[in-house]
Amino acid sequence: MSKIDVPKLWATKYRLLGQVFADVHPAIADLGLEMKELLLLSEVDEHPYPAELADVTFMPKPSVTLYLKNLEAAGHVKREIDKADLRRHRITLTPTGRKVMTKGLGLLADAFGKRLGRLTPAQQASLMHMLETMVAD
Amino acid sequence: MSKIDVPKLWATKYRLLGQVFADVHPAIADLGLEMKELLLLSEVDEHPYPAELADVTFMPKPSVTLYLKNLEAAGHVKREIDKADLRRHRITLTPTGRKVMTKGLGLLADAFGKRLGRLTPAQQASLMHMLETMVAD
DNA sequence: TGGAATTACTTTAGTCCTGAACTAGTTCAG
DNA sequence: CTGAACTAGTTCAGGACTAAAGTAATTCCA
Repeated sequence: MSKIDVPKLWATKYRLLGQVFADVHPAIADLGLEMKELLLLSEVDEHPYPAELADVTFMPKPSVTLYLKNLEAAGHVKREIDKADLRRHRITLTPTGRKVMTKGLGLLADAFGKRLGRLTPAQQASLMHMLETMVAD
Repeated sequence: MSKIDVPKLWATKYRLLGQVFADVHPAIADLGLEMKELLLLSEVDEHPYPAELADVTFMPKPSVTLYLKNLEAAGHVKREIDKADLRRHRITLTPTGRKVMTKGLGLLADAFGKRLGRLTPAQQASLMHMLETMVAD
């Protein structure tokens, strides 16, 4: 059984991400969103604090500050002081923010799904499972 | 049969890439390389022209120009006029460039392999196959 | 209790990256 | 054989991004 070529696997993964990114970028831009802003929006429900968002998205905190500022100005998120810890800002999606996020994720799903659709449903499930195994921690 | 959550699959993929990146970045920096420079080095054998490199790595051409300039200054690549088409620059790895690339890819393989190792060899092969299916074209 | 250490987030300042315009060389139609 | 259209690669100005320093609130412990 042949040993797998790890750098090649890596490069393939990287490339796939790049392809989908290139496919979807213009449509996202039409929504008035940067890809990174969409990424943030999509994580706000689960991680409603800037520091957590920076952590989970691998962005530096200053970038999160900047993008949240834009998102807030665009009316996509609301920011309030956390009752439990007055240092923290609790971020929540506004209704329009949620709408835009849904639309954006839909576009992403279309672009990615186009490629994902080349796999059988069983393969898709298996892929998801493998990625979750690898990403854990 | 449950429909798969495409945005979540995407996010997981994105996250995995980010994790490995974060793991390996310091060691690559110790080699005196940027991640993107390593990416270029790894593609030079197969795509020895700047335009192709830009295409295959999804970098803008000016960035390729810049990184190649650095790599050349560091003695990792050599640049010469292509005999067949005098507009083109043919890029080749120098011996030290090849050594650095091998080392860098090894580091990447270690970091990625650490997570990949959580899968069985059969799963790894299957993952590679699925990614290749999706990335085709 | 109070000030040293820690945590959350922002500001600033400077680096890095890239879109747009450009130069060099090639191809090809007339 | 020439000039219009094309392709390869570079330059440069300006904007995007982030490292470092700063501010504000909290926690810890002597």
